[in-house]
Amino acid sequence: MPADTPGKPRASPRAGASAGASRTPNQPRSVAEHRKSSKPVMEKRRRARINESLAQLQSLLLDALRKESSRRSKLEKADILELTVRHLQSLRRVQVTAALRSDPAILGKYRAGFHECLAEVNRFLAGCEGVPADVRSRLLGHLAACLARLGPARRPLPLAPATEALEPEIYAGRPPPPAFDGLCPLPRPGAALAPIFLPGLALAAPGAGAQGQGAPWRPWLR
DNA sequence: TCTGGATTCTAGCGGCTCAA
DNA sequence: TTGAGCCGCTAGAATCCAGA
Repeated sequence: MPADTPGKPRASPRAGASAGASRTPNQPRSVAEHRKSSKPVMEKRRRARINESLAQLQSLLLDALRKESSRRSKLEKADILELTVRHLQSLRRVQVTAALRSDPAILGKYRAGFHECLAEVNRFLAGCEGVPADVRSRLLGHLAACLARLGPARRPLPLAPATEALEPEIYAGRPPPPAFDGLCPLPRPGAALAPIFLPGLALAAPGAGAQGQGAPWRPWLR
């Protein structure tokens, strides 16, 4: 039930200004009144759309996961959303695995693109005044560590002069890289931030267009 | 089986943002 | 300026579930 009791309407600065004015029965309703009366309907439709889509999502999920509807009488909305996220993540991994299988060079392209991005960040920071040196160093070190988790390059990549100093850290006995699954290799156990999704990675057609055949794959251009 | 607390869902509302 | 849409708050209804 609404928070308001019928006899005690909540004050509304905008609606109160005009709706409070007296009008004769034949006068058209004021804009504020019309708005006030139509809003609950709009909100109702909106909630209906949400629920309808959630219901469709649930049936699609149960179908995709081969789960009997009767196995669990009702999935909560939060469950539906969680299962959707997991299912999409698993689909993404399957796609990336297939892409890597069909074109093993794609990881190298991604790594080269990441490397170029790192160098560009370094160039940009070098031209930025007011960025503390330790902040710059930490940021570049973090990006370099991310690059390292992708695994070593098959052949040494040419480094921009300013990034050469980072290279020892890149290859300095880092733990094995996580599975390359189209997600930025940033997340650590317990990390609060969600992994950054790299759209279109799995869909990158080998050798297609300017980004094929050895060209570095640049996530930021997609 | 009943009951009471916990959890989840639903709906109305005000306030805010943003595009037209 | 205005209308549409989104979001958070609130409170009642519905459902679940453990314990008596």
